[in-house]
Amino acid sequence: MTTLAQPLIQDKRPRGRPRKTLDERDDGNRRHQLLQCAARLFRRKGFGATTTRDIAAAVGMHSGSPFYHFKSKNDLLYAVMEEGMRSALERQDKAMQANATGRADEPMMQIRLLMRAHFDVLLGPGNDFIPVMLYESRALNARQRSALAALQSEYEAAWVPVLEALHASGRLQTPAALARLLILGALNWSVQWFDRKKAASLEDLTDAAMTLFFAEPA
Amino acid sequence: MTTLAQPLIQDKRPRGRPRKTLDERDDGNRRHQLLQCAARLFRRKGFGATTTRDIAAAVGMHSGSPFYHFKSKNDLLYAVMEEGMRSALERQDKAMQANATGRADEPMMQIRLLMRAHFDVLLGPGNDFIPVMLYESRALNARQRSALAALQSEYEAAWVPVLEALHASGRLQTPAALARLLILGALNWSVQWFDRKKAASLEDLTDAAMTLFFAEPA
DNA sequence: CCTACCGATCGGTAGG
DNA sequence: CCTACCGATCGGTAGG
Repeated sequence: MTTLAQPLIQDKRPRGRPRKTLDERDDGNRRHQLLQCAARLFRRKGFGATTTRDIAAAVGMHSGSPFYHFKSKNDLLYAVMEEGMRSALERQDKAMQANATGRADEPMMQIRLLMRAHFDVLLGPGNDFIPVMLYESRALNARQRSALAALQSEYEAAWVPVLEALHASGRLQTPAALARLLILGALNWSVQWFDRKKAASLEDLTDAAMTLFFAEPA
Repeated sequence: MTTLAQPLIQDKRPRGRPRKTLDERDDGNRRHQLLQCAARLFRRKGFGATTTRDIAAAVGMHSGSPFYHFKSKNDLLYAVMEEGMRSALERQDKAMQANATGRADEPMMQIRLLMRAHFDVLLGPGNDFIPVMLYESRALNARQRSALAALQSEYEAAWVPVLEALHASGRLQTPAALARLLILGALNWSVQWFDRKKAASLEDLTDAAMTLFFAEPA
């Protein structure tokens, strides 16, 4: 029973799965499908327990094909995290710009917008990218890790002046740096328990967090 | 080059590693060493990326020997988490009993003791068990998951009446259930950034958290 | 707990 | 992006 003794077609290809429909035929579309499916699987099963075959099957490819788009499984993981951070930064920027016409200089308003945007990033529909980033960073190599850290610093940089203003005004008694770690932690943990079907809205969640940290929803 | 063509001793055994020193020879001691090393490796590399061979080598066993102590790699993971929860419950109980002679009925004192004990559980030296539990629960099967959930509920049960008392007195404006999730999240996240070599003491950390949530260290 | 091993699977690749 | 495949590794086991 050597491998040479199997000249006929092996039934290893995923059958019955529609491929090459109109909206899939495009260019980098397949790459993004891989990212999306990888994110979902990495989140549900963990990076180590997800095989590249799982991911290939999820988008209707054969087992070797993901490596046409990504050099390695590890590169795919990093791409998921990078994509997550880029869209998080975009959403955060948008939230702060929308505020520019309103009470832009009120720290309580700003911190609320930051928290609300962060809940969006963490819990918005189809957002598996950031949860993967939060729980699978160990699997990155040194170069990937520092590249990701730069994006994370950029993201958290928006929080710093706001928290410092709140601290200076006495509204926040904890030092800004420590407060940022504790507050972001409280929010990040919500990916573990928040249930979009049962729990309150993200707006309610933001109210609750504002009240907990600043004694009023602002 | 079949496997039968290698009659001589294969150099696959870990050499130069001291085995059977005096304090290792005992009974269930080896089992606990496996737990300890597994916890450290699971935390550093993740469950999926840790091999049973890694663990065996870390305690000076050969590759098949961990399975004498644990039925499967998965059982080993669960044992790590269970051990973590049992010691966490023990530490929490001890903290609350020590308080019984003091201002036992003051919620602000009680929540402080709970938070301080929790930081011990999360960040105390050699405590890799709970961090593993926090980040690798996905790998558990349904039965293991529900068994662990029971222990976690028991642990969190101590927080409920305290937070409810604080809410009733107006000291905590967020509903108790939501406050518990947010506060435990803020604390749990500290395993990601706390550095025993650089950061403040656990006592200082507790002060900061108390101030953030309740506007005074109590 | 070691010896010696296996079946299965996995990440990855050459060539088209 | 598929075909066809490989080398390496991994969890696990029988027998002692």
